[in-house]
Amino acid sequence: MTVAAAARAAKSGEDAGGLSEGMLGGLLGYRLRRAQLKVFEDFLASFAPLGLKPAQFSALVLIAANPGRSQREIAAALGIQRPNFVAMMDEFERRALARRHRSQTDRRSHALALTEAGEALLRQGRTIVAAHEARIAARLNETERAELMRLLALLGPAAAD
Amino acid sequence: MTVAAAARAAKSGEDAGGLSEGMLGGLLGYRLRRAQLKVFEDFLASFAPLGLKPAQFSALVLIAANPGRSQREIAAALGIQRPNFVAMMDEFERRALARRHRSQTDRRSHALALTEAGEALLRQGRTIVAAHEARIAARLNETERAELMRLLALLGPAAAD
DNA sequence: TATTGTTATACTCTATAACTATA
DNA sequence: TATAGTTATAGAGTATAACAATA
Repeated sequence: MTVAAAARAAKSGEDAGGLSEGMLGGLLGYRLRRAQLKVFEDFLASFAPLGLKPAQFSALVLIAANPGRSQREIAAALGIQRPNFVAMMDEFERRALARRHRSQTDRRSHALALTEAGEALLRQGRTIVAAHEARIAARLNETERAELMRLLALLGPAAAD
Repeated sequence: MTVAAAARAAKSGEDAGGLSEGMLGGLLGYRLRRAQLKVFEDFLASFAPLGLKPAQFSALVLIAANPGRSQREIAAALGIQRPNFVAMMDEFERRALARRHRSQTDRRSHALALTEAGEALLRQGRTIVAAHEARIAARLNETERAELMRLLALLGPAAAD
């Protein structure tokens, strides 16, 4: 569709197929969901060569930024249930991207750390994620991108007390 | 945590547990995902009394705004695979919220429409969703909310040609 | 031949209960 | 008693192939 047609459709609340969005277009939650699906789609394609999914990339970044932390701490920070993080760590160890070390102070917990291979993959990931971010924000200028980040941060985290 | 502590944590890239977010805090995709999880959480709690999940509410809104459209059309507009929309329509019919009518022009397709009960439930939904939206945007003023909607719309839909 | 709705199926994500070893 | 990691499992959500009816 042309830019003019898109503008007309947006104004009338219709999409490409001629369907009316009804009130959906005015809902933050709906727009958020649609935007997120689009972003994940691009992320998945971008990171397929590295064999990393969004949650795995987040986990590697977090382990790298917080070496020695436990599985519970990393999982909690990512909003992943502890049982579901076990399989992810298993795969990281299988691929030699991260290691579980027995904690010296509490033998129940595992001190996590990236391997050299993990650090190397993460360096590649940082390059790829930069291109990915540029692509998804292609229709935003730098001011708009910063403002979007700020507003999302206001929406996302728990309220300060 | 106090507002001052939160501000300090945000500046240093740390969360409530003292973990560094690393580069995650600077990624649109990450902020988008976290914000969306929070929004869905509130939506789920808000709509539990109506027995509606986000995808179901979206479907009811879309059917109401586009009566007579086919399952393929509604599903495509929502980004749902056609096979997966069958079970949703089955439940709508079981709960007498929507009906499948044989199309007069193409006997393969179903013309969808809400029942009176469906319209009534949707009216309740509109009230609830308004309160929900107000809650999730509580820390945004009206200008900020409008700007967030605009920026998300730029992110979400396919590029105009 | 192509399309609509459907069935069957599989794969991923997510959530919970319960076990073990440590504390 | 409580906690960290783990196992097992169950429920959503999502994706594809193939079939019957119809175009």
